[in-house]
Amino acid sequence: MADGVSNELSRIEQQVVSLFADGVRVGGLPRSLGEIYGLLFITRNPLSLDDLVERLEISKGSASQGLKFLRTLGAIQEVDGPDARRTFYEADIKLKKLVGGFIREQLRPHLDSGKDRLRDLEAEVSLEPDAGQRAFYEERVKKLERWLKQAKLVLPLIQRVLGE
Amino acid sequence: MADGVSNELSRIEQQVVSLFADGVRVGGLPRSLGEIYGLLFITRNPLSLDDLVERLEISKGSASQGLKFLRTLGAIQEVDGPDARRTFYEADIKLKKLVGGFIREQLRPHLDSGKDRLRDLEAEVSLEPDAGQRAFYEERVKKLERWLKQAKLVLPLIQRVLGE
DNA sequence: TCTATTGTTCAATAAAAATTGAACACTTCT
DNA sequence: AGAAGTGTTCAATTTTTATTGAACAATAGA
Repeated sequence: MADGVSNELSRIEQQVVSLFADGVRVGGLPRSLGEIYGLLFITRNPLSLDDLVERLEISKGSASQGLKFLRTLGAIQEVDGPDARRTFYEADIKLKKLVGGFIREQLRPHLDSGKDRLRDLEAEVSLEPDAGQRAFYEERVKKLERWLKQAKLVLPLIQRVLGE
Repeated sequence: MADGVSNELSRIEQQVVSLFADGVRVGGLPRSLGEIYGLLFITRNPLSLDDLVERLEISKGSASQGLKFLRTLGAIQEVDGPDARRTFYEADIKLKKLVGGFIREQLRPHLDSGKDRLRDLEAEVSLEPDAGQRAFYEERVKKLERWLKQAKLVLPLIQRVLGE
């Protein structure tokens, strides 16, 4: 199996890979991530980094970074494979896991930094000399704080609903 | 008021504009959209396209496209302003409206096209000759269908929770 | 009707993001 | 220790996406 002939994706694999590639883009994630997860999702046996490079025709760098991110999401798992030397992966197909990872790694950090920035904003607002203007600003800041609170309320709810 | 001197953003305005500019990026939306909405959000009186161009230092094209998108989301509203000739806008500050618009315009279309593509995939799977392999594919397709159903279930729930 | 002004569209350009691939570190085998 | 294999990092490059601005359509005023 050492020849370079490229072991192309079947039609089914292509469709699934492309489905996930498009899917991840709604969350602003790079296409290659979706491709990697998609191929793992539709492949019975675990795949190694080199398998992904060869079958998806992506670089080692992309595959490495993609796997790293999917690992931090908890969307894939290391498993034993035919070659003890390499690391093999399979998809974790629990939606809860995927969404949970996305919330934890992508959404929460934004909400947290948003909270800090709102604190700064509040300080700035208190410096506004015009009382009427200041009242307006205070109202808007309060609105933003309420939004943040609602967001933090809704996330656990989503996770609970996806608890299978 | 016909001079070109540029009516710079105050510190508060800057902070809010930048907060929204970063915020919209989690949904994969362009920065300028967030800037426009942010400035409308933190400004007491309605603003026209030219106000946005001047204060945010963006092109007429960007402002026009940004307003168009925000209008389709339902995130802003046309209101009467000082000059009867121009159109003025103010921010709609109901979170439900924003999230609802995002779901309707960005998420739903993806889910709908996903459903179509799953139908195609199912057809392809039925052609797989190897029975064991086919069973695996069928299982995965079923999993995807379940995901889609859960997504459709969760979206109205989110909207309900944000119903103030 | 002719001129002003407002706002849209879209091809060209600029900016941002993703991808590559070569250099490197680490591990394992001989 | 040396050679070969595996995976990571990151600067350079490619690709994608956002933005610009000039041409245009539409409306209103003179």
